[in-house]
Amino acid sequence: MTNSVRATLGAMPNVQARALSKRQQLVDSAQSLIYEQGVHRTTLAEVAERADVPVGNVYYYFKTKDDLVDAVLESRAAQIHETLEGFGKRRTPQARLKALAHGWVEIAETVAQFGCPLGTLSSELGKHPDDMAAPDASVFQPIVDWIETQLRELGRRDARDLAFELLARIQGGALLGQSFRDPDILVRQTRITNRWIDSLS
Amino acid sequence: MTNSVRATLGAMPNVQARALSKRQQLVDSAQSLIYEQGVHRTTLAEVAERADVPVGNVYYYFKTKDDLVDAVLESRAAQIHETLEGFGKRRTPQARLKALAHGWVEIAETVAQFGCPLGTLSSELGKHPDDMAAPDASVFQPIVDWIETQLRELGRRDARDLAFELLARIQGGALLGQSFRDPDILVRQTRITNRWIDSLS
DNA sequence: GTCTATAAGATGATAGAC
DNA sequence: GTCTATCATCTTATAGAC
Repeated sequence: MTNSVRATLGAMPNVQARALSKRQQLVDSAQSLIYEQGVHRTTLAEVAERADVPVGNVYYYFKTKDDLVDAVLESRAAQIHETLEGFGKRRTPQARLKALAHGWVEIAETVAQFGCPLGTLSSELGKHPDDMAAPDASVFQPIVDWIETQLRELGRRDARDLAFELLARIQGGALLGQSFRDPDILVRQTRITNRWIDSLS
Repeated sequence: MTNSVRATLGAMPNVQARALSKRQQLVDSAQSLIYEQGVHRTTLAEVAERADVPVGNVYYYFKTKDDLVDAVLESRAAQIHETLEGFGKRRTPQARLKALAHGWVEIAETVAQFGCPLGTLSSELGKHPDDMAAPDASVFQPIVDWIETQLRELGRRDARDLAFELLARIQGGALLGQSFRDPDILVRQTRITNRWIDSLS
């Protein structure tokens, strides 16, 4: 990492090497609060407080609350990209797909409390009129594409449908796990899903 | 049905035979608005307007907004009960399970816009602190139980896990259908699910 | 029972000092 | 760049007339 100026997504102040930039602090704070409470129940006052930033100062970094939510979405997209890239180390497509599914099992306890971080966000924003014209901006788009790639490598012609099937199993399991406040539901469904992955030629 | 006084859930004004009671109008209005916008983005002013009732009058029927949301949940529970009972006409367990799955396909277009009426409600309320101590109050509880009953009739020992698997497929398909704004995703996943139902001995 | 008026508080957003 | 003070609006909820 050099000290030279780097291109960053959107307007961003000079990055501090010592600590997270205040902008990033605000995005992180908003991301966790939105996950725990949802977008609309989360106020800018709460976001600012958790980020240790004065309320009015939020508007120096984000023109509106919507802009802050957009920044959270970008942050989630970056995390997804990193995570998927990390699975590349696995040797076989099956191992990579199981690693993906295991990601949710690792956070099963949290999922039982607040739901899937991606699923609940997508569900809430999906009702927003602003979101109505953004079909391929889904947080799941890169994940479905990545699953489809693995399945094609397995020689499956129906890779697209199977990709949706795999993600639907995970998301459905996460939703029911949250609804029943039982992490075991997600764990057991993932076990079933793993057997299903093995059954794919 | 007699004219005698009947026990009803909660305080309820005299039921008018000619038209829906104002209370019911408010519940219906709240239910549709909550489905379209979510609980927290829906204001009492909107609910009152759609129900053609003055804003302040809402508080005659419901002490707080939470009480109105509770009434919506009760209404949903009643709808679920009715719907499941309607499937009883089908001869075989498989036919009954397919009828259940078909229920979502019938509203696939709406699901692509606003998500599953039950799934999105559960997802949003699941983040609510008030809901934290209500594991078996899930809107999905009666549905899972009903599916389990059908599967037991098929002689399946693993009926509980399979019940969650079936509902997870549907809910996952609905969530992805909404996320991608594509009803076809839910339709295709249901097709796969129907074959899966047939494969159950 | 039904409605109007309004209180009380929260929230997104702005102006301007430092 | 950072912070304080504050506005304007929205939203839940109440009081009280009819």
